[in-house]
Order: sequence, then C-alpha cells, then structure tokens
Amino acid sequence: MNAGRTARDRARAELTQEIKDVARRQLAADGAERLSLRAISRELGMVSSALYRYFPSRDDLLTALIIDAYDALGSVAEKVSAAEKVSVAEKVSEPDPRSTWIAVCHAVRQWAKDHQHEYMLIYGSPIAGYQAPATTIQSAVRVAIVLLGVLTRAQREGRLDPLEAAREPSGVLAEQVAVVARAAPGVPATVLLRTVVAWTQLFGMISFELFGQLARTMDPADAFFADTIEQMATFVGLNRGVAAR
Amino acid sequence: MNAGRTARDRARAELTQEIKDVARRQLAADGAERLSLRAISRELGMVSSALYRYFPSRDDLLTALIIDAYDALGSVAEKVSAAEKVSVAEKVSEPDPRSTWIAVCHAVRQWAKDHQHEYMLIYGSPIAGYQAPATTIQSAVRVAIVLLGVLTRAQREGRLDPLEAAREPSGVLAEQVAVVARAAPGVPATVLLRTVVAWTQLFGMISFELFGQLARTMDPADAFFADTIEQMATFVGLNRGVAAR
DNA sequence: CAGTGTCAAGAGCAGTGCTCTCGCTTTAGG
DNA sequence: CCTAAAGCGAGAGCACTGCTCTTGACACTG
Repeated sequence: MNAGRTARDRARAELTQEIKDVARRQLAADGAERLSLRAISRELGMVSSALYRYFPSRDDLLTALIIDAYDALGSVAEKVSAAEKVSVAEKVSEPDPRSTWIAVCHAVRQWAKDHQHEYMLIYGSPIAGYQAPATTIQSAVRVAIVLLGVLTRAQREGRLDPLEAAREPSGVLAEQVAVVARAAPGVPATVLLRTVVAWTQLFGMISFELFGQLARTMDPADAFFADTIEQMATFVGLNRGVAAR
Repeated sequence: MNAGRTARDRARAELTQEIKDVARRQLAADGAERLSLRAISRELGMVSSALYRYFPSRDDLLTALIIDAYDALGSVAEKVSAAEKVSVAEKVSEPDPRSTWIAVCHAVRQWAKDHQHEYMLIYGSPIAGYQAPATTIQSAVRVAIVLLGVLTRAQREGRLDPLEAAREPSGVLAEQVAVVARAAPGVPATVLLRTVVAWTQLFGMISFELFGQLARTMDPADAFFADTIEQMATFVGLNRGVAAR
C-alpha cells in the first residue's frame, strides 16, 4: 500500500486515492450513472485527460470502486464477527453464534444504508458492458465467508441444530454444496443449503429496502429486518438458547 | 389501447409502441445504460428530436419500459396462477396451493432469465435521479398479489399450516403486516410475515443469479432454485400434502 | 549531466440528451 | 367548406460526455 519508494510513487498513490475519494463523493451525490471523469478532474483542478494516467477508462475507475466497496463491506462483517468473539474472551457472556450471526446481518444492512450508492455498485445491476474481473471475487465472498465461519464455530461447539427433517441434497446440488462446504468444514449439507438461502434473502431484503421496493408496506424496515433476521437465524439452525450457558 | 379516433391518433399509438419495441431490443442488446434516443431514432429512420414528441425525456421512455416490464411479469404470474386453478376445474387433480406457489415462482424466474435487462430495469439499482412515479406501483405489486392470493386460497381451503410456533408480530411490524393483510384476508399474520420474507428471498435469489453473484458456487442455479422454492413454500406454511386428497 | 520515462495540458473526435425554430400536414370548430 | 389550432418531422445548435493524440515540461536514473 505505502511502498513510497520515490516521491513520484508516493504522489501517484496519493493522487490515485484522491481520485477515488472524489469519485466516491460524486457517487454518493449523483449515483454511478452520473459519475463523470471530467467532473472529477474539474474538482481536482486538473484536466480530464490527466485522469487517464491513473485509470485507463471509466470502467476501470468503477472497478476500483467496486473492489473497495466489497472490501469495505467485507471488513465490516469480519470486524463485527471478531468483536463478538473478543467480547466473550474477556467477559462472562458466552459466544452465542446466533447473536453473532444476527450482529453480522445488522452490520451489513447498516453499511448498505450508510453507503447506498456503493452498495448499489456491487449488488445492483451490473454496469453495462462491464465484466467483473476475477480480482473482485475474493473481495466479494468475504461476507459469505464470515457467515459460514459463524456456522462452523457453532457446529464445532455443538450449538447447531442438525435440521434432520430436511433431505440431503443430491446430484448437481450436492456438488455445488460441496464447494461451499470447503469454507465451512463439518457443517452439514442441509445447513449449508439453508445458509445460501439466508444469504440471498439477506441481500434481497436489503436491496428491496434500498431500491424502494418495500415502499407502502414495510417501509421503515427496521422492525421487519430485525424480525426476519431472527427467523432466518433459526432457519439455518442457530436456535435460540441451544446449549446456552 | 386502440381508441383510434383519428388516423393521427392511430399513427401516434403505433409509433409509440414501435419506439418502445426498438428500445426494448436495444435494452436487451446493450443494457439500460447504453440506451440511446439517438440510436433509436436512427433505427427508426427519423431524427432524434422527433422522439421527444412521444417521450418528453429519456427517463420517461425508461419509465414506460419499466411499467411495461412490471406488467409483463405480473401478467405472467397471474396467468400461471389462473392456469393452475383451471387445470383443477376440468381434471381430477386437486388445486394444490403449494404446487401453484411453486409454479408461480418458477415462472417469475423464467421470465427474468428470458428478459434479463428488463428484469434489471425493475429489480436492479434504480436509475440515477429517477423517481418511480406512483403509476408504477400498482403494476409492481402484481406478483406479490398473486403470491398472497395463493395463500388466501390455501387458507380458505384449510391447507395452510398456521405456523403457531412463531410469535405474533407487535408494534410497527403488526401495523405493516395489517396493510399486507388487506390483500390476503384470513391469512394469519405470522404467515404473512414469512411471505414477505419469501418474497424478498425469491427476488434476491433471482437477482443474484442474473447479476452473477452465484458464480463459482451455485452457478447453474436450476437445482438450487428448485430446492429453495420447495423450502420456502414449506416456510410460508404450504406443507407438502397437507389435506391433499 | 544526459537520457528516459512520467506527467499535466490542450485540442479534437464522436457521441449523447435536450431545446428551439422552421415549415408542413392533419385535425377541429365555426 | 375554410380557417385557426394543434401536432408533426426535420434541422441546427448547445452543453456535456468518454476517450485519443500530441506537445512541452518536469523528475528520476544511470
């Protein structure tokens, strides 16, 4: 990140960051669609062509912003998950996986509400003619990894409902679940499957809230969100008070 | 729709439709972002300024396309729901609400896959600086109305699991659920709440599939989708074989 | 100190949404 | 039936966009 070998390198890194900052501000103000390289350069007091020294195209700038957004959201989720663990180590309260799961979900929603346009950038419709480079993927999966980590811990501590009522997946689905299972060793397939369901539900609900789809029904969505998160936590097998204490 | 009072009126309606058709084709090809009035006018062999006689702005054209998309999807859902009822009236097979629910969900996904860019238009990130006019709302809720209708029928026929385990909603949530309840008389609040959850899950999953978020995990999403729809049908209280036969 | 690569600047191209004016045609009303 | 009004397409033009190319100045490197 730093690696400021020469003054020029440092200046370049600094300006690159500055460009992204201005872009993020414009993003928050007008949305991704209206993001204009010329407007950014104007705000920076430079000429538009100079921007191309730092980002070869508008799409490249957007890609950088997308990766940053994924990483920002991912680190928020990771931090919350870790904080829950720490609060356990020092206090008497046990590390309830269910409450950790719920805290992560609420943190994701809060970040989305605080960075609406950045959220739209990563979970809205993809930019036209834009192919997500492979580099974004490792940043994109961080939230999912955190959620799977919570379940893995719960499983290890015997706090996970096996959900035996559900049938084991088979065929293609079994193979796909096996891929997910690599991030959550020991967690039963039925739970993993439900986790993916909860994952899509979480972001579906956040998107609906932010995109105005909940208008005139669940509009102030706080109560609905809280209730749903509770339901989905139970859905994935994180029961209330299982083996607590 | 027709109301071809004068020749000019008819020509106008025809051209309006033609513009939307061309726009839809461009939408499918390049996405909403790249939709260009000039390109449309070029393809229509007219000058760009003439388009403004039919749509006052680009956003108005998009609004028209959005309403059309909502209506198209809504009527697909309604048709599937009605067809399931009819197939009952003539045949011996009972009108299983669960299978109707599942059929509707699959139809929605199929439409989304067949009209990806139109789907993105209505369920992706909102167009920048664009406020959904109130007229879109009644078109937007049609799918939800259909799903609630299935539950209402199930309730009326005693095929709905009351889900008594769940607690009754209270406070703000109770009021919001009451609004939803107007479209589904007789259905218990807990079921309604879960229906909204399933609704957000459905579109969250479809969006994730279309927006490439499922890549490298559930990528060919058919099996996952089918399994999830089954799970969510149970989740809302449409049990397999409840009171069947 | 000379050379090399980096830099901001400027001009310019092709494209965009949108406005305004201009004639022409169709419609509606007396 | 004839005229005024309204609707129509064409064209020019404005302000803006992303992006390319060239130019001349600067800073770092050997």
